[in-house]
Amino acid sequence: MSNLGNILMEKDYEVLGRSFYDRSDVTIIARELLGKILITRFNGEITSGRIVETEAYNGAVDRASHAYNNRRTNRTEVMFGKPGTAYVYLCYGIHHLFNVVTNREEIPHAILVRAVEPVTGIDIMQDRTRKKVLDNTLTRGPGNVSKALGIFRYHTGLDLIESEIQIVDDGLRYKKKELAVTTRIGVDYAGPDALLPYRYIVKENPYVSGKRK
DNA sequence: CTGACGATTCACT
DNA sequence: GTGAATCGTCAGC
Repeated sequence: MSNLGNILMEKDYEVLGRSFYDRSDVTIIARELLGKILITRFNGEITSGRIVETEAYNGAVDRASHAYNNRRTNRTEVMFGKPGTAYVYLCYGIHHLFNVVTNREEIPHAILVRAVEPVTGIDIMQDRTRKKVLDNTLTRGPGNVSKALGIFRYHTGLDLIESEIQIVDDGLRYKKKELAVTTRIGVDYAGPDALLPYRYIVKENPYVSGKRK
């Protein structure tokens, strides 16, 4: 069930390559990210977590996306860049939310990582989040994910294949019945697009945020 | 330049 | 369940 305490050895996984991200259906990639491991290595501090909740943002045609209608600004520009790039932005003036850019250049698809299950460096994550009690909120919710893994707005634009932030495959595969799809959280402003089934979760995982249906 | 607001979280009632 | 925190971003003037 849980891999808490396991040490992640480099021989045990493969870094996801460009072709993983360079695909046209953002919802398929969002679903396939479940079970992959998000790793950060900042200043020799290694932390990682298994992705258990994601949301797809379908670019120009998705009212919930920052790039709706191909809106290009300083902030959204990275979404028009290479697949496999980090898009990190500040939300509510407090939270740094981490996204993965997908599809080819000029197509601004992105996937929000909303929750991970801690794998490596739990003590470091606890320090970063200043949580006195170690519980499921450590990496539950997109704000907490970034805080625990040490990801900030200035990391936007990093290449997830080469940089201090990587996503890897250690071979774990969830069964179909372990997964669920729901509407996205916090996108009521998107009108009809708020009803799209673009949120992917590992059903029974305690780190998944919000509703489970 | 200004004002409104957000892909959230947490403490409180 | 309600509301505050807190600031970069963006549209509009």
